[in-house]
Amino acid sequence: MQQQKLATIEDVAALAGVSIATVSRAINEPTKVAEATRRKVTEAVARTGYTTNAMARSLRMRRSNMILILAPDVGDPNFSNILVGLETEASKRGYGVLIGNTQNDPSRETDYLRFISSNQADGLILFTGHLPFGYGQDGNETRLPPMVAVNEPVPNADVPFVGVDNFAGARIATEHLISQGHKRIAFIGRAPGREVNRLREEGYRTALTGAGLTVDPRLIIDGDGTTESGRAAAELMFVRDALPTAFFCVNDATALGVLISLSARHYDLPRQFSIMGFDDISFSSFVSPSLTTMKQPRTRIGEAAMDLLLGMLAGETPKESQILLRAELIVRNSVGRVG
Amino acid sequence: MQQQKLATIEDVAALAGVSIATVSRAINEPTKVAEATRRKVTEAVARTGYTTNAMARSLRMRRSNMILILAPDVGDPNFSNILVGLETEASKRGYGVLIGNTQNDPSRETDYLRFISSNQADGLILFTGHLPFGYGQDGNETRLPPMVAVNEPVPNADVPFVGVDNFAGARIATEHLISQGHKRIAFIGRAPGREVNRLREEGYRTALTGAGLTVDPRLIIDGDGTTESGRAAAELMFVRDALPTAFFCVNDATALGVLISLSARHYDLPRQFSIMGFDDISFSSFVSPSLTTMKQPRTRIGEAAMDLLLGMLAGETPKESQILLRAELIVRNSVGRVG
DNA sequence: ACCATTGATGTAAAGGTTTTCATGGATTGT
DNA sequence: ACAATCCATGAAAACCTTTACATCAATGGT
Repeated sequence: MQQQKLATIEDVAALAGVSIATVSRAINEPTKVAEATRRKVTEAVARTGYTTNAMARSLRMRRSNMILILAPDVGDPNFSNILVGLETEASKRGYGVLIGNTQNDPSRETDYLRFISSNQADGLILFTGHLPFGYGQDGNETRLPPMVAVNEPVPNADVPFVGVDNFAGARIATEHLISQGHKRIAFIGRAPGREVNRLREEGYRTALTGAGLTVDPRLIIDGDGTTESGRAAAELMFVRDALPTAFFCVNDATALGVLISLSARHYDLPRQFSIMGFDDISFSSFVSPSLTTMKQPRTRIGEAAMDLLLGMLAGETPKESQILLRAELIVRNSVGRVG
Repeated sequence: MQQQKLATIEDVAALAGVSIATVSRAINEPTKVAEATRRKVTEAVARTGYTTNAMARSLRMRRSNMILILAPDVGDPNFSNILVGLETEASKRGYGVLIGNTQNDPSRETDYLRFISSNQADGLILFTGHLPFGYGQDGNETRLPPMVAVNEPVPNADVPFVGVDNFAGARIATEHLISQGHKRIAFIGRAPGREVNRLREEGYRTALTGAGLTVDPRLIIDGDGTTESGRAAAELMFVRDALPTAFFCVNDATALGVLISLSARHYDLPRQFSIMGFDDISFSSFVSPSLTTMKQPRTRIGEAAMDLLLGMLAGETPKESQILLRAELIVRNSVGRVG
């Protein structure tokens, strides 16, 4: 096979006429070695095509320069965009990223712990919203590696979180609707049990109150964030005959449901109703009318999370327990002026 | 920190009252060790919480049980769905996956080679459509690890490929249009230089010929697979006044462009024109009318590719130079009966 | 001219496995 | 009853680094 033996540090040492310790130093701490020998070593490295064996290195140094990313669904577009940021930052700092798709299956979560317990990964990025199943068992808390949560915070655990500022984003979104003359604005997707939904509703309420508008409970509809829930919510409002001029939806999927419902009723959008989403998922620009929404800075979230984690790995203690990045208003065609 | 020393194989051996060799065997080749000692070892493992140090293991065995996935854009939804399959299969077989986002940057590609040359990965999955920059240089071909190409084949290199059967898929798609009574069917997205486009065009032609229809060159329009190219192609056909009853588009993005163009002209779809896509990307079910298309079996592609690679790693020689999986016809609302 | 300090290099240990080879006891066949 | 075989186990080498410590020469200060 291709197992043509690779050059080791000894080969380099022999060729350069120095000891292996010197070679190691020449590579890792160039200042600690004399100019002349450094050159000899560099040349020998080039000639042998030597690259340091990461396994031996990791074994000796007890760190792998690898980060494990645990996510419930790797296929989720939300995940993949954050992944770009995570990967970019890690790679820039000489780390590799390992991915683990848990599918919310406890046994798979436990399975991935071997990467940690076997020293194959130094740190953990959690997309799952909870500690991996199997941790914090049998009092052995000390085994927890440095971790950072992304996308969803981990409740009841001291895990720093990096994500979008849902409250501020929802507020900006609602204020945008208000600035377009809307006074009766619905909130679709209330779910007090879900942190994300709760914060977005809070931002919505704050914006209304701040503009001197009253919050009408009949305009706040429950929803679990799916397209279907958005459709159902819109239908419900027609049945109840308590109609807004604008729908602020907890996310784009919900907004799409509302849009489908209104289109089916042949309303002229955005003339008769405005729709505002949150997230800016991929199809938001393709639907008709294209969706005005709040864009999550996903790449930057990934970068910030990885930066935080690598800092912790280097011994820094995180200054904040969470880092919230601002969402950006993307104006498209689903919001119009009222009146 | 959490560096509370982990249990080693020696701790287990001491507790079980056997040698470390026996412990290793009890874990890795249970049949080679007596029933009684095996139980002692198992218990000692449980009590110490021992997990084998992957670094030491990899160092000794000269394999890491890691696969490196090199992709130009990790954020691409096409990638992430295949990734699910890759990851699932790898994990099932005890392998981990490492991801590398190259952004088509040669220096980044070269950079990731260190994972190979430093023994951090045993095999390579290529999404890039070409060998990583820096390989096959200086005649050192032997350094190439086992590789499998996915998504895009690697030209001029002996790399097995796993992907969708574009020819058969395009043929099925076209035959579906024919079955709905269409006789004047356009092909949007001709690009003979691109393998994917060429094969899909070929499938289209074969279906027409097979049904006794003539191929009208005026109905075959160039395009690079972008939404804009689809829009432009449709406009061009109106200008030329050589109109089909159905548009078979090289991919969904192109189909979307056609759909936008026709919608803007206020045609009633699919009554006046039918549109067929290829790929089944995420928004295809959301546009109006929702897109009839060929679905790529992405998860299965990932699984098949990983299965092939792991087989090669185990010493098998791949039987075929490529594995083509069938695309599945997804009937939605953009194709209607003619007449 | 001598001692103390600095700076560059080398020696050897440690990191935790897997696996070859040797050893000794038990089993089998005649 | 004895030789031949087999089976379970142990000792030790090998995998390739990094780094604490030792060594030795050169430099600088008095």
